[in-house]
Parts: sequence; C-alpha cells; structure tokens
Amino acid sequence: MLTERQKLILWAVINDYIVSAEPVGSRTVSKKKGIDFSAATVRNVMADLEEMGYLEQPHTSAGRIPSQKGYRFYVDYLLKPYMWSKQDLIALHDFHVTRMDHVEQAIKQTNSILSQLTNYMTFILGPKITESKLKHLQIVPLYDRSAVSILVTDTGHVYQQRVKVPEGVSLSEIERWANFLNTRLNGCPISKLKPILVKKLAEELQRYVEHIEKLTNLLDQILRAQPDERLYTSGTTRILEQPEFQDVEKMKALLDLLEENEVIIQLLEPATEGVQVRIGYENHLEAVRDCSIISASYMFNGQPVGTIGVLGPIRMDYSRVIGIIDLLAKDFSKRLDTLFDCGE
Amino acid sequence: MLTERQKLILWAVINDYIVSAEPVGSRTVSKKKGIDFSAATVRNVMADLEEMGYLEQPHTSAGRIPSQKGYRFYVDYLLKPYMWSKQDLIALHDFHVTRMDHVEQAIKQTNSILSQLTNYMTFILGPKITESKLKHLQIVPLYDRSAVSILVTDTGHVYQQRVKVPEGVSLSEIERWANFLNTRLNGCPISKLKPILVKKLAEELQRYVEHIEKLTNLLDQILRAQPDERLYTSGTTRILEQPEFQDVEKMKALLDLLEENEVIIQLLEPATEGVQVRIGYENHLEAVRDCSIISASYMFNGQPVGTIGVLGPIRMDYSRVIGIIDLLAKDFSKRLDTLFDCGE
DNA sequence: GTTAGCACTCATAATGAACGAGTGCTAAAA
DNA sequence: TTTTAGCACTCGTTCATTATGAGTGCTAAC
Repeated sequence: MLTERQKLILWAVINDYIVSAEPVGSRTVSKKKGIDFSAATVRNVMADLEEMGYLEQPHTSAGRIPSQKGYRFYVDYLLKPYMWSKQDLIALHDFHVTRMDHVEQAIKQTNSILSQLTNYMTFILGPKITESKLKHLQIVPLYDRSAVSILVTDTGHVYQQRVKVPEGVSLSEIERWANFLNTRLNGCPISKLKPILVKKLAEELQRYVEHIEKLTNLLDQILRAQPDERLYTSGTTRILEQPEFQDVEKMKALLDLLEENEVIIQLLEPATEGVQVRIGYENHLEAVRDCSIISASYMFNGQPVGTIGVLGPIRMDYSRVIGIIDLLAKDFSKRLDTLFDCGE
Repeated sequence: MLTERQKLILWAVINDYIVSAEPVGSRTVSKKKGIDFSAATVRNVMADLEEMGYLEQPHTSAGRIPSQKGYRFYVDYLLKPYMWSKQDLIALHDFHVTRMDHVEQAIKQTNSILSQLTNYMTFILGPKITESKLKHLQIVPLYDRSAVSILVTDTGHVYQQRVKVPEGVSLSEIERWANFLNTRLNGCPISKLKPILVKKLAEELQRYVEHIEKLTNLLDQILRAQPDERLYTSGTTRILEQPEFQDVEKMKALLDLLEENEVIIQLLEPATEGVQVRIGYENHLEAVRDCSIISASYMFNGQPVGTIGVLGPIRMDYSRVIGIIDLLAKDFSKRLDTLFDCGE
C-alpha cells in the first residue's frame, strides 16, 4: 500500500495530467497548493512511484505520466466526488425541463447531453427486446411466401423483420395465430413468449390453428435478435478533438470500430449494477487499448435493461465522468419508469 | 477550344495526378508513351493551359496540378470509357451471384461493393416513401393517446412513427379507418393516399367513421417524412486513406457532415437521369469543396426513385468511378424490378 | 515550330547549435 | 533520519542554415 504522501503526489500528478495532457514535472507538482514539499522531495517520491509502476517516464528528461496501473489505483482509491460546476448545472437544468414523450427520444436526448457534458463519444444500449413486453404483433404478407413481421413492445419500440411464411400455412391461419398471441399474450415479456406458448397455451391454440410447429418456427424467425439496432451513439467527432487522437492512424482504428456496432455492444454488455470503469488494456480489444470506457446500467421496473456509456482517452476526467454517468443513468431509469407508469 | 496537343497534355497531366497525387512536371509528361514532344515543348503547352485556367501551380518551381476547371473539361470532353480490370470483374461476379431477398439487403450489398471497388465513401438514397405503394397500415395504441403508426410499402419497407391519437376519436374508430384504407387503398402510391382519400372516397368513408377531419390530420402525422432513415452509407473510413484527408481538420469537417444526414440527402437529391459529376465548388457546400460527388439515379418501374453516389477527393479516378456507378445503378434497378415483378 | 541549354526558384530534408524543462545525485540543513 | 538546495547531465524541441533537386522560364540554335 502507498503512504499518504505517495497517494497525495500520485493524485496531484494524475489530476494535472488529466487537464494538461503533458508529462508533469516535479516542480509543477511542488507548486500546487496542498503540497508543501520541495521539488526535490517530490522527485524522490515520484521515483518511488515509478519503480512501483504507478508512473511512467516517456524519456529520461521528461516529467512523469500516469501508467494504466496508476489510473486504476486513482479510480479505485483516490477519486473524490465530482463538484458540479455552474455550467453543468445549467445544462442539466435545461435537460430536465425538456419533455420526452417516448423512449427513443429520451435515449437520443440523454445521449446528446452526455456527450455535451463529457466531450467524449457516448453510447446508449437500448432496452433489450427480450426484457420488454409484447404490445402487438402483426404479419404483413408481401408476395409469395415473403412477409414482414412487426413487433411492437410496451416501450414503444417497433421491431421489424423479414420472414418467410412456412409452406402450407395459409394467410388466414397466420392471422388467426397473430390474433391469438395479441389477445392472450398481451403484456407478456418477449423472452417468455415462446415458453408460455409452447407449455401453457398449446392446447388452447390448437383450437385456432393447425400447423403449430411451423408457426413456432415462424416465431423464432421473428424473435431472432436484431442486436445492431439497439445501439445509439453520439459525439463521435467530439472525441477527435482530444489531443491523443490527432494521430490519423488511431483515429481511423476508432472509426473503424464504430462501424462494427456489435463489437461495441459486446464491449458494453456485461454491465453490472453501479458505474463500471474499464481502463485501456482492461478492454481486451486492440482498437480501444488507448481508451477507457465508463458505463452504468439503467433500470426499468427494477431490472437492469440497458447500458449507458462513455468512451474517451485513458487520460479522462474520471471523477467528472463517473459523476455524470451515475447521475444520468439514474435519471434515465426514472424517466423510463415515469414514462410508462402512467400508461400501464 | 483547345488544340489536340493541348488536350493530349491536359489529359496526361490529370491521369498522372489522379494516381500520384503529386504535382506533375514537364519531364514526367514528356516521357509518357503517346507523347512525342520534348519536355520543353510540354512546358510551353502547360504554361498555355495554366494561363487558360485548366492547370495550376502550387508554387513557382513545382509541377502543375489540374484546376477544377481542368477536371471539368476532363470529365466533359476527355474521358475514355473505363476498361474493367480482372479483379474488378471477379469482385463483380461474386457480387452478382449473391442472393438478395429484399431491398434493404440489396441496398447494403450494393453499397458495400461500390465502396470496395472505388475505395471512397458511398451513399445510397433509399426509395422515397412517396414513390412506393401502400401495402399495409396499422395503428398500435400504446397508452393514453400515444400510438405507433406502422406503414408497410410494396417494397417491403416498414416506416414507423409515433403519433398522437386525436382527442375524441375512439380506438375502434381508428381501427375501422385503418381497415378502410387497407382494403380500399391497397397498392395506392403513398403520395396519392391523401388526395384520393379526400376527393374520391370521402363519401364512402363517412359510412365507416365520424371524425374524418381529425383522421386526415392523423394521416398527415403518419406520412410526415422521415428523411433521415432513407440514407445508407458505406466506406466512411475508406476515404480517410486518401492522402488529401490526412489533415485532421478536413477529416473532421467531413465526418461532421456525415452526422447531418439531411444535408447529404440534399446533396444527392437533385439527380436526373444518367451519371452526374459534381466537382468541388459545384457542390455549394463548404465541407465538400475539396470533394467530388458522382451520382446516378436508379429506377423502379421505369421511374427514378433513388440515388446512388460516391463521394471522394476531387482527384478522383473519374473514368473508373463513372463506369462503376453507371453499371451498379443499372444493375440495382434491374434487381429491384426482378425482386418485385415475381411478387406483384 | 521545336528543342537544348542554362540560370533561377523554391519546397524539402538534413544538420547542428541553442534552449530549457526536468531529472538524479550529492552534500548540507533541519 | 528526513528534507532541501545545488549542480551537472540528458534529451526533446525549436530555429536558422545549408544542401539538394525537381521543375520552371527564357533564349538561342536547330
């Protein structure tokens, strides 16, 4: 464990580096208020911290920059709660008075304010289809055996999917089947549609349709996840203003990543409760080794249903971003709940 | 008008610059096959061409680069039809055997092959909703007066929109109304829905519903264009490999542009028949002054319904890209037609 | 009209000196 | 024993200088 003085200096170095993006020297640190040692003392401590792996030196005669281990320690033990600035509070106030009539809008708005406040790239992973509830199912025949399935959830999301109508099943039978689902399974969580249909309602369903097995296949087709439609991003170009991405190569790697929605979804997916911070290598993905990801889950009906996250350089203002994410995730959960409490 | 020799040399300069991206000197040109003058003669001709505004000199002792006027002349008068290379033909063959079951897929595939072949950023503007025909309309109530309207067209596109149900109109009335539209206006072009409903069917409709005016308002809500969902892009990062976008500022300007879908739609929209080439300033938009846009319309049922385009640096391989766009636009039209001929 | 020759221009790369921020070490002070 | 001041040393950055060479424009000869 580090001594109090070591912690103090590590903290000072990181705080300085976060704003300056330049290696910080001993003199700079010793001049900070709250630090009453001479530059020489600071130098000694910094040398110790470097030996322990919390700091790094780009070259012999440069100041120190935090290592990833340093950031990790900083996030875990040194972080102080963020003090909201006046501008933040104003922006948040404006945000709170904007009316949001539905989920999509709420997602986009929240995303936008998040990237405005942080100046980084931000993501919101929409509610998983399987978590939400059936409101309406419709099969629209197009031609031959081609049709479009349309599934509306209680959150107002519309999921569409091309499907092939199974051979031998008539349109009117499909209609009866969809009607049955709509009346008997309205409000049923999407994830439980199939089990309930197969186990509990099979008998009853027989009275309406013939080809139960084929129709169950159809249901599978309909429910086949469309994960890439769940991701919302904002502020993609904002991150390019960060000095660490002035390098065209890095920039390109990051933009390439963006085209691969599914990778990002995976990156965000395993979010547990509370705010998560993943620093550099902890992301296990080449393209974001120089990035940190801060994310938090948001809730609907007490259940975590999606993730909200920020991607920025490792040199990130963790205190601030964590504060903002935490607040917005909670706020978004609340919005979701109130958005549907009145309607259910 | 230019003399044959002037044309020959302008042609040679542009061709060289297109691949090298460096100012081309008189010696380089004189050494090309097909050019049998000495460097000195070439120099004289180049001086003339510069005076006429077809070439430019970045600085006194550099070679010449084509001006925008030069490119324009090149495109209008000097272009030779592109000779397909073996790799191109292979890629195209692979493309032609890929099965495409529906429009969305065809768009994405065509987009992808286009950006692969050209190495630039490519766009496809999906069929305008107003050009396609009504297949199915459904209103799904959510809560209070909130509902989702779902409109399926003959091209299999699903357009959804949040709508407010007018006060005083019951759900069952809306259902009757939707049913009426579905049965009486099936196959009607979207753009003609409202006029026909108001002019020809008003009387008949009265038998089914009460609040005709409010329901017509609802129709307006539903049809309110969602233009930003029509644009498909591909190869956004490919263009960053072009040397002219190594500059971070330009890059950012271009990426910012990308976030503004509607601007791009406007940029592509006024496409007439055949291939269009817009060079630099001809685009009337700050961010793409250093870019050229080559676009062509594609057809459905003999009508131009959308645009397919390429955005690249002014120094573009016009011959090649025009060849590719022309081919793919025609190909895409054909695919669209066969995709629906069998089904109607 | 065309070409060879030549002086001239100017961007680019390479070189190296001056600078300065920052370090590590040592010896003195607390 | 801990802290601090002093000092030599390192190394990236900046700036001016120079050399290089590609390319031009002009002139005179072919």
